[in-house]
Amino acid sequence: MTKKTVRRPRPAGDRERDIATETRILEAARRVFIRRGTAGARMREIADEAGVNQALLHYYFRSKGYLAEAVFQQAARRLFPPVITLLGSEASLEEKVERVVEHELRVLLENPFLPGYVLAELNQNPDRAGQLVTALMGTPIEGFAPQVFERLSAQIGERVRAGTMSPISADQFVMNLISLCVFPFAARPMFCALLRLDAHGFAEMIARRKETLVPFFLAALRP
Amino acid sequence: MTKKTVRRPRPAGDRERDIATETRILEAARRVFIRRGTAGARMREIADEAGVNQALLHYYFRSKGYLAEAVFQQAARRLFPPVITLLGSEASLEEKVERVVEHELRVLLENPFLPGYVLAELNQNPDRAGQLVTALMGTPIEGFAPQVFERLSAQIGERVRAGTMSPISADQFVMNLISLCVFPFAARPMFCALLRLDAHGFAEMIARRKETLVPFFLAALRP
DNA sequence: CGCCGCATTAATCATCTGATTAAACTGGCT
DNA sequence: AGCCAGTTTAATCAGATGATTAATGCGGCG
Repeated sequence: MTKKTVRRPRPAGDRERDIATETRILEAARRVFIRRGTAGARMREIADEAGVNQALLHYYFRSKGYLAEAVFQQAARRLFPPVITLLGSEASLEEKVERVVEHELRVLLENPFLPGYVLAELNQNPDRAGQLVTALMGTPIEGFAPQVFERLSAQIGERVRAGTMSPISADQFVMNLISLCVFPFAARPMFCALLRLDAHGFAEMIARRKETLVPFFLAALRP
Repeated sequence: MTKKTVRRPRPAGDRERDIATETRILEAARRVFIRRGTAGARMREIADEAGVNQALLHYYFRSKGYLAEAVFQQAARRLFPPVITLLGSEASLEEKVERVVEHELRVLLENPFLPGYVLAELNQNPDRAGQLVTALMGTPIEGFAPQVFERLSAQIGERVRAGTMSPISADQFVMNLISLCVFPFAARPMFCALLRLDAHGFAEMIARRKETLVPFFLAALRP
């Protein structure tokens, strides 16, 4: 009745085929979970998409829950840590804005469906957000979030005292920056319908956005 | 085999109790669908939450699909049409910014989970976005979107020629404005974790945002 | 070769889930 | 009272779905 181990018993074989099928399953799972959402995804569809038997999913990943967790963490890892690191770096405010915009739009252009999937999952399991960030960053939120926001506050404060920037809280600064980068992808279907864009047209629009967003944001900060 | 009518056969009775239970079911469905997502919601949970038998859901709303559609359209109706109307109105650009921000933050503060739910559904059925907008606005997208963006373009062009605004496409204008308003709600669990806010703290943060967003946005438009 | 052990599959199970059915209830009307 | 129409319920069904099991494949190693 009680499971021997909470974690799945990792097979001992380390041959190429072994990890090859494991990653093939993971990639198929990623596609299906992103397409249907965790609740809407079916183990059979994942198995078909990976070209393997359904039981193999359970052989490598004990249950649908673990498989979903693996996919979700992998997806979230691509989204959050780089931005948090960039925002907490030694760079100047302007450099941070530039780098975050450049990085986010580039990564999201390669994975346009990531934000919709990750945000949907977080909305259905809001309490997991905290432990997710902890797992991704390797240290609890209290361990790095304060520093990041402290530093941002200090940088903003300098500029404000120098008269080169109008005051804004670090919270709102971050929220505005992330919103402008991520939301177009999260609401991609709506914008595509409203502006009558196909996948290619959307990508082009984002490419233009890459040029206009930094000036827009920096202009908003001027005193 | 073939269903008699595509639409459910609306019961003839128009007594209070009748529509009372119908709306009780709808409200329960709204809560459950928003909490779990359409795929994750269970008819039994909706019935329990409404305090009625499960068969009654099928009596009033033929199937889970129709019930989900009713909830989704009701939710989307609160989000999109007002903004589109505001953006296409006769008001000046500054008034539009003010009114959209004010309206969005007020409505979303009352329904903080709407964006997450609607965006998730749209991401899992991207093709429905177009027909949704059509259904909500009563006329196909081609019937109103061009006018809205034409007018915005014209308004922006005037300001640019007068030297009181730096150039920006109407597309990016709208995208930036909506992103700044809606994204904090769509990513609410993440921001709550990152800034260590509970529901109340989040509401306060949005209240502050109400004051800073309009100046921020208008500053970004200055030449 | 022939055994051993991981990898993979086909078949099946137990449960969940949306939907249906038939019966019971309710209130109005004659 | 007794019927009628709409409403509500208890019980059940059929299919879907996650998970398990027993058997087969297959490559290395002695």
